[in-house]
Amino acid sequence: MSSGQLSIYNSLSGKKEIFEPINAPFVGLYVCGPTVYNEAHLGNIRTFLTFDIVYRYLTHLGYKVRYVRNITDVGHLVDDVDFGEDKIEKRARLEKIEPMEIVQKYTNSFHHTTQLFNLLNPNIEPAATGHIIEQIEMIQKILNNGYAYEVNGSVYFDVKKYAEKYNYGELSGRRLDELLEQTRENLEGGEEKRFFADFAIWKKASPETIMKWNSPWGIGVPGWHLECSAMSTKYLGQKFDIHGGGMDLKFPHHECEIAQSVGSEGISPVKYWMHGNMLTVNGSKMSKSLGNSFLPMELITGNHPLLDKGYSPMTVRFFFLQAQYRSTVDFSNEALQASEKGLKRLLSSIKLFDEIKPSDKSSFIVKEIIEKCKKSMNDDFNTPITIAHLFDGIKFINLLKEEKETLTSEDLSILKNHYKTYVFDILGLLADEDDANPEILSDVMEIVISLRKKSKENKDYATSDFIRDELNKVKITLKDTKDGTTWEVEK
RNA sequence: GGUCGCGUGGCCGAGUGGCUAGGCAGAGCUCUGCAAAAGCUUCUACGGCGGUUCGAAUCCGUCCGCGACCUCCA
Repeated sequence: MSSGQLSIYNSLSGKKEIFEPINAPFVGLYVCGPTVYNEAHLGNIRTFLTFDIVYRYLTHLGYKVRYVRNITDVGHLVDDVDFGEDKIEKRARLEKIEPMEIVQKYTNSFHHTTQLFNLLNPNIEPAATGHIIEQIEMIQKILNNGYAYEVNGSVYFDVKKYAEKYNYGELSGRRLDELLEQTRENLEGGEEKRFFADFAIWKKASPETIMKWNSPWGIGVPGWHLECSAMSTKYLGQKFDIHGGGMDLKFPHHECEIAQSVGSEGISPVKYWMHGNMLTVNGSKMSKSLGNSFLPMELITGNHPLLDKGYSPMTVRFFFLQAQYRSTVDFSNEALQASEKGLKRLLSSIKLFDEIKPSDKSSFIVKEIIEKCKKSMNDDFNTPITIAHLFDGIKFINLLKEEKETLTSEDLSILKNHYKTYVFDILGLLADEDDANPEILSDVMEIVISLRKKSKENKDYATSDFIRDELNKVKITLKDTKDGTTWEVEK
């Protein structure tokens, strides 16, 4: 069986394509990062997890990946571009602090969250405010090429002009003539735009605006879509391999990014566009406006009206990975509980490796499991299938422990290595979050367990049951196995 | 209204034109003084109606239901 080559579903073509880097072994990966005006919720985390897997797997395959994920700290407007207010400034006004304090506060919070979910840090994490010069230069290029116009201190991208030569809408499957039907209702008084689909790439700042910069067109702020184009070009070049983000960024954000890059550099910037699907709650997209979003801490503590109990970050990570990134995932207590148990089973089987005795021959073919995992990951990062294969293998691991299956020491170490690589390195799960029991407790438990063993040997079951019941009351569970008694603290 | 996607067993969630997804729950068994835990085994399925085909849950049409995007969104 061949595990084949990596193929990736490319949103641009709508098909799975064999992944061939532009300049192997180097791979450029750009992901649209958070806008740091409030806390990231679980839906945001799902998208970043998707690309965490992409980054981990590409690295596993031996590629030298440069992973760039930006921080949007300016230029993201609330409501309509022409009349809106910057999200960060709005939040700053609400919290009565400097915009850059908001940016710092929620950037810190975001980093804390990514650590919690074991998301690897990008190689470069550029901030929009640190790249104003690059953005101004890009605007200038677009103007020079005739794909933008200046009105009253603002600069707009000229979509109509662009569409004469290029295909605006190629990514999102939109057609300009269909968009045109909506023109009348969208063109209301006071518009500076010539055409409703035009978008601001530089926006004149009002006197009250705190974060603003000088430019050839006066004092203002860069447009939201522009930062990703400017920063991806700077760090990954005019054309790079993979650009990722949530499905909801496909239009207009990513469509505009293509237009800006083509309008300035003359080159379509991305070879493979990847879009992660939405996290839903009771069938609707998780969003703050619907009041159905979970913040990381609400999830962990279970302190949320829609949650029965708290779940660990690794349970959530595993839960997300049990669905393919291009499908929506519905968030529910039942599903989370199933994942919690499944993950526990997976991890406890991996722990058995150290207790398995090698044999002089192997009763099953280790390579088959390994090849299946490769094949499913190569199929557009299909983590649910990969996990299914890992569960199939767990059956063997458990039987090895019971000596109903056998492996040579060589095969055993290959299998063990495979599980460690896939579960910890590629899927990015963490073994134990609660291995923090103080040593003294272990020593005491050893004494208690030996006392109970003695009473059992004397058939003094009243005493042995008393010990077990009392321990239960303080949330310590005893488990009698063939090889003795183990214990664990209930979370 | 336009564009796109989805509808799978009690729940979650993959996939394929004919050959076991997997997890959780349920059932049986093993282990056990009892219990718990764990392990092994195992049942229930592809929204309705047409069509293509030797054969479709998988392809096509249609209907029903649901969702996302259409300048706030990961």
